[in-house]
Amino acid sequence: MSSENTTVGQPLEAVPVSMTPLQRFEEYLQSKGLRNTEQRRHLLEQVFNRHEHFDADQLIDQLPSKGNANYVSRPTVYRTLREFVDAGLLQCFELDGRSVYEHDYGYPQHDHLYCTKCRKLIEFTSEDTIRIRDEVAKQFRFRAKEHRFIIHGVCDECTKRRARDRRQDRV
Amino acid sequence: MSSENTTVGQPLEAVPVSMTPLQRFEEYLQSKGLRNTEQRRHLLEQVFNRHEHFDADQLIDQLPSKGNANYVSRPTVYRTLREFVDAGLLQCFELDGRSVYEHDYGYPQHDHLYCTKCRKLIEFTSEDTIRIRDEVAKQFRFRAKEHRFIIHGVCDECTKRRARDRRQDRV
DNA sequence: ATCGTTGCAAACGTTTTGCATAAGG
DNA sequence: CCTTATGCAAAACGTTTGCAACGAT
Repeated sequence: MSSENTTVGQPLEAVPVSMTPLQRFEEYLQSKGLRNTEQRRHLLEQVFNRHEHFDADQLIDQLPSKGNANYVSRPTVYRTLREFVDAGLLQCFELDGRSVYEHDYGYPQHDHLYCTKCRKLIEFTSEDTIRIRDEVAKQFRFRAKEHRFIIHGVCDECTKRRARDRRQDRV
Repeated sequence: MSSENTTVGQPLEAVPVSMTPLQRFEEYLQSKGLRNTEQRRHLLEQVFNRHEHFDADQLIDQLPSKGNANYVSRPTVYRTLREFVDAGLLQCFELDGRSVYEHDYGYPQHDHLYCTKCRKLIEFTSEDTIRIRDEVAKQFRFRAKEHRFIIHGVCDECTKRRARDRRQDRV
C-alpha cells in the first residue's frame, strides 16, 4: 500500500515562478490580441492580493462600490474571471451552486476538504490523486485535462463546537 | 506502488440489497412522518426505471406533460429529488451549473470521468479514492461523509471524431 | 480609425418560495 | 380532522447577453 505517498500539509508552499501574475497576464493579453485595461489590472491586483478561495460576489464586495474610483461592474468581473482562468492564473470549481476560484499560477496542485457546517475549504496534497487520474485515464483512453477531488464532511472545529453546544444544552 | 489497487471497470455491477428502492423509500417516509403520495411513487418509478445519470430537466422531460395522468409539477420534482437524496436512494453532484443525480441505493461507490466535449459521464471504481479520503480525513481530524472525484477531459470517441474531422477538413 | 471593452439593463437557466387548495393518515 | 403535499405563480439566485458608448492600440 502506498499510504506514505499521501502527503498532507497546510498551508501549502508557493511554487517558484519566473513571472509575476501581472506579467503573465500581460503576455496572455498580447498573445490573444486583447487589451490591458484599468479594470483588468484592478481585478488582477485584488485577486492576487490574498490567497483565500473566493466567489464572484466576495470579489465584488471587496471592490469599490459604484460611483467610486476603481469600480468594476458585475458583468466585467465575471468576464475577467473567465479570462484569468483562461490565462492559467486561476482555477475554478463549483460548490453549492456557485463558482469558486483560487490561485493556480505559482501554486501547487492540490485537492480539498469541504466542511458543510462552516463552509471552509481546506487544502491537501496527495500524489495519489494524480496517479489515479493518470491510471484511469489510460485505461479508458481518456484525455484527462484536470480533476476535482472534494471530500465533504465536518471539520474538527465544527465537530468540537457541536459537542460543546450539546454539553451546554444539558446544563 | 499500489497500481493494482485501482480497478477500473464498466458497466458496474449492482450491489445486492435486501429491500427494493420503493420499500426503502416507504420506510424513510414512515420514519419521518411523511406521506406516500402518488407523485412520489411515480417519480420513484421513473427514477429507478433506468440507470443513467440525469438532471431535473431530463426527469421532467420523460414525465407526462401538464394535463395528462401522472403529471408532476416542477417544484414537486425538485422537492422529491431532495427527499430521494435524503433517503439514501440517490446521490447528487454538480456539473456545469446544475445538479446531476444517479442511483446510490443498490449501487457500488464509484467516481467519474467527464467528457467536456460530449458531456458524457463515465463511471470508474478505485479503492484508492476511499483510502485517500480516509487517510486525509484522519490527518485533519475531519469527519468525511462523502467525496466527489471527477476527472475532466475528452473521451476516446470525441478524440477520434475530432481527428477524423480534421482529416476531412484537409481534403 | 479601428476594434476590443465597458456598464447598463435586461435576460437567462436552474432552483426555491409563499400560498391556497388538495389529499394522505 | 389534522397535517403534510401539491400546483401555481412568482421570486430568487448566480451568471450571461445585447447594445451603445468608451477607450486602448
